[in-house]
Amino acid sequence: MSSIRLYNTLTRKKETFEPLEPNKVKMYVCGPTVYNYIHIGNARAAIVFDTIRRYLEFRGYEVTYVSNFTDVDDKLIKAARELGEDVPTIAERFIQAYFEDITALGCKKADVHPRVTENIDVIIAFIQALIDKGYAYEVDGDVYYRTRKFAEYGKLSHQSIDELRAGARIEIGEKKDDPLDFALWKAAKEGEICWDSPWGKGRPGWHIECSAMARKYLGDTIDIHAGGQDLTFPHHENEIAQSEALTGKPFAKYWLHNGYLNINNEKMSKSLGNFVLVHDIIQQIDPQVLRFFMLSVHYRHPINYSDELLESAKKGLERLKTSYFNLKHRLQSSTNLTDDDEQWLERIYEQHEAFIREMDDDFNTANGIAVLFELAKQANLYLHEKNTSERVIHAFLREFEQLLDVLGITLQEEELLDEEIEELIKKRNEARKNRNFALADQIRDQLKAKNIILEDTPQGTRWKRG
RNA sequence: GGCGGCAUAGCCAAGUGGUAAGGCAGAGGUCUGCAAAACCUUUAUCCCCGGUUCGAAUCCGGGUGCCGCCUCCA
Repeated sequence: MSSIRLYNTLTRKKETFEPLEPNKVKMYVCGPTVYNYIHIGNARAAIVFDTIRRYLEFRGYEVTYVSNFTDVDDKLIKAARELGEDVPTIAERFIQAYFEDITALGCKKADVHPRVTENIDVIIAFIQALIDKGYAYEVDGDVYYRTRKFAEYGKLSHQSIDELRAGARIEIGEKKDDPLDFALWKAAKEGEICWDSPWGKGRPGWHIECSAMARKYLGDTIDIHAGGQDLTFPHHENEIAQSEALTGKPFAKYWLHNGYLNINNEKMSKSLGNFVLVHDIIQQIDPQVLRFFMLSVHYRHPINYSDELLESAKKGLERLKTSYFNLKHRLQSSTNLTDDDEQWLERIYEQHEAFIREMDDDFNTANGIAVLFELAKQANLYLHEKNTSERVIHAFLREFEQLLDVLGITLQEEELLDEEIEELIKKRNEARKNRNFALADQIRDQLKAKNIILEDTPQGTRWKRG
């Protein structure tokens, strides 16, 4: 069996995937700060890493997938103030919305979705241990990480600490020893949500939560740590500094980062007013199409989002769906087996292998999708055959289902037609038999107005919803 | 200033040394009562210049143009 190769940001190389424990994968994906609905950039990360997880499972790994919620931080506090609600209320609302959105996008839930506010004790213990080891210091109720003490700081983003320092600056009100130091614990200001700690009332800084929760749920060293490219620095760099300073062990073996999503070739930003929220967009377009579109580009490359490109993706997905449902229709008129079954089964198996070959290469979903198109082509060719066997049709269907499931796409069964429509189809077929094409076409148009599209085949008339 | 990425047909996009996958769109054809779906055929020498090599979209050097990170951000 071949093995998976994946690009590791840490080494800047494609490496052969070897989990710490045979057949088990510990995977941590940085989750959202729940102060708003997620946007389609967040969606890309969710979809990409869900797909990687699905693929690992498909390849036989037992994956433990952890993804956190940042349910307390500056942005939440700001939102609470603006909305006149408290932080837990807002967080809870957007956590629920998050689940709704990613479920629509075909993402499975993580095995654990830890929240910062439920892990304050673990975080405080982590910080205290860093202070004890001399990697952190307290100033007026804040606690900072002493960056220069961690010799390997910068190894993930491949920057020397001096270069980083040159770009850094100290915000007003911060009391760091060094511009690169970052907050592990922030003292509470008047009226802010807070917890008791050895350093007074306050809340965790952003970076520490992932270190603490990844360790709690997955252990000192995990296999895969993932997130958006923009998290590489400083977030993931800081996580490494915290975790490795504490444990003295590598924090994560493989670091995966997905590329950006642009909208109409522009960066998505509040100031440009081109933020697209998943919650809104899935009212207008099929979330499966959005997912298919996201996977049509390699996950590390930038992707551009526009109505035209989405339309193109929609057509492509429809091609696969059509092929699949046409196979299903043909099932009724197939026999048990035919002479050339083996030959077709072999072709199907070739596509199965091709899919694995492509996906093994750094989760190349673009090529995986290309294999699905080839499968559809083979299926369509098969449907041109005079005689088809149930065995082959089932093999095609199963292959479609299996590979699409890896991509997180499910083909919904069409709802049945009502009696009135069935009657019309029968009536039309009578008319066709009598060569009354005027009536036949009229009925076809009539059904089309009801969004039912008829297609005549040698095996009878099939229908689909438009 | 430091680090990094990208530039492939009308559009999107794979491809990291052996003479350019796939999708969408277009053209022609087959099938069909017509249509639809599908199938077949057809559309590129890979930003520019130079180098390495028997051979490069793929490696090296230079140039041009876009973009990202270095500050909250998937």
